[in-house]
Amino acid sequence: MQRFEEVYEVVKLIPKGRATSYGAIAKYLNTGARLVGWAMNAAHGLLDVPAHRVVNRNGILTGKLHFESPTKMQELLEAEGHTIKEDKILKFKEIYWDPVIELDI
DNA sequence: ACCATGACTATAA
DNA sequence: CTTATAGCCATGG
Repeated sequence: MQRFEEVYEVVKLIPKGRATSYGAIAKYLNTGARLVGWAMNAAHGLLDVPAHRVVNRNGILTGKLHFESPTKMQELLEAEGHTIKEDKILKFKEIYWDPVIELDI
């Protein structure tokens, strides 16, 4: 459980209009990427965790099916200024937010 | 302790 | 594009 807390903290720190990947968070916490996704699943609606800002390394909304509705995640991202095409964030590299760099351990 | 599972990632074919 | 393999780590049976 302690790991989840850290994951939540990092996700909450993601600036609006930015997004990161499971792997980046995993690296920052020095853990596995799958655990991050697992944490998101556990955080599902329980906390104020902007899970929509966390996508896979390609900027694809792999976890959209876990939201209230399959389109909710995309809508939230578009509402923050992102452009979604075929379930993936365009110019993902430009809005990418890496905790390892931004928070600089 | 072992095995299966998963919102992942990397590499290979 | 799809599969397969392997590594990753917490949780549950």
